[in-house]
Amino acid sequence: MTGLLDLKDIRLRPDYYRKGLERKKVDLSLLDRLLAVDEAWRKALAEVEQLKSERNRASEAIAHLKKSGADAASEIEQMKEVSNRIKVMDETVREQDAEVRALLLEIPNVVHESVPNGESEEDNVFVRDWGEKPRFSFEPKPHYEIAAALDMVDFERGTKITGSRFVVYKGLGARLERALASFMLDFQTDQNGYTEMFPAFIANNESLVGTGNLPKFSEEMFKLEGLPYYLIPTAEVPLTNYYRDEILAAHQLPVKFAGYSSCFRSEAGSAGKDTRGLIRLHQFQKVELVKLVKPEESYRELDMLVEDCADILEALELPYQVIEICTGDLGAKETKKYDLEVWLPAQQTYREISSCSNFEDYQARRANLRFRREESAKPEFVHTLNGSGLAVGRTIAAILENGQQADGSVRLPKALVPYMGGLEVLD
RNA sequence: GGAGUGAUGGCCGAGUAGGUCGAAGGCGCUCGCCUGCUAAGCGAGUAUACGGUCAAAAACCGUAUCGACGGUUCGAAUCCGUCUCACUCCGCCA
Repeated sequence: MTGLLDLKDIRLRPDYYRKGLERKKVDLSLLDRLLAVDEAWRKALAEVEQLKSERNRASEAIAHLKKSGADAASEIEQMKEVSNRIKVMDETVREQDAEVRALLLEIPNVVHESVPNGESEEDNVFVRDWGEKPRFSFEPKPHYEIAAALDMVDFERGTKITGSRFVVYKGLGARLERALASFMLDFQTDQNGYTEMFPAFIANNESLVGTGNLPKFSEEMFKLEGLPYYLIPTAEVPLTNYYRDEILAAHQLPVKFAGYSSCFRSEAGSAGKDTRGLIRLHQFQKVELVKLVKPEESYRELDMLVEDCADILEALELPYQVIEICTGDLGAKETKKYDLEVWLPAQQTYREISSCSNFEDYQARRANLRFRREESAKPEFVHTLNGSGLAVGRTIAAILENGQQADGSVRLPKALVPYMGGLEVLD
């Protein structure tokens, strides 16, 4: 029973987990149920293993008897009964084991001690900001009006071809999408030392369990009909699962992957939210950064990850702020998380454009993702982290809104000009 | 999609008329010896998970694991069924 939360540790110090989950406002009955079933399971297991031991000894004896030509009929008759009991008990043990596993998969990760307490996103903590918010001599337009006016994004036809929350990038819009992806990948590989990856956009059940998207969050994804496959909600899934069920050598760490992909989200439960524009779509593109690191380094790596993502915003001259997510707003999988929020002038607000998280060994246990400090050392679980560097659609929105000019044209960030074939202004 | 072959420990590779097989042998690796360097040589060791004993570690006991799941049997790496994956050939396709 590998993977998942550390069952032995939960047994040993249930209060630590109780507290860690309590701060996340999680239902604690799962934990109580887990402890109860675990105890019953261990009891039944001991019993059936005792019977099996008996059976093994008897089988050996029978083999000896037969070899020496003696009659073993009565022994065989006796063992028939034992064998039947084993069969029945095995079933019980299997069921209990399955329930323990299921519970372990359902229980969220605990919170890191440094995370600020809070009830909701209202209580997230401001960390720092960067950049000058642009001042306009006119009323700044929302990005979707600018995009439509410049014929860069076709919202109506996106809906016609597929449905709501789908768009078609067109002309300079399509070019900009491609330019941003290239720029971000070049930057993260050249400046920040990531290895470029291009994953499949479909992942299987095991991979989604590995990252923690299953079993709890299946409704947030698109499932392929009749297949155990899902469209990936983020490249985090394939990239984190790249080394699933493998043992890495210490010198391979930290693993740093930068992967560009489309991301597919059902957005169940967000009806009516951000219905216009590029902010919330069923499909968007993103460059995702994933790190596999030694446990003792994961919080330092998280800080560096935030900087790696912030680098892109600064290179694109986009004002942003960093906030730390409080306990009440933290997702099920993370122990600690920072959001990068970009300034959107039309809404007069910061919007999330990147999310950087440490999962400690939560995903590593689920994905059985380990490393060895020495060649002969016991394998240990790595810590996994990821962050968006960045979401392309929201970056386009930010570029359009922050760079807009009175005549309806948009000034492009200098870093992007080479990627746009020398173009400095969209008009 | 059709036809065929295969899946054993870190790797290679034995093992199918079911019975002390967790699994021969080799390689690799670790430790020791030897050799005034290196190589070669000699000896020993070398899977994992779970449960239990223990305050705990070590150690020990037990169970499971020969692609996965299920079946037959007192007993399965070995027999049967289903599935997955890999490779070869044909077809199709970007």
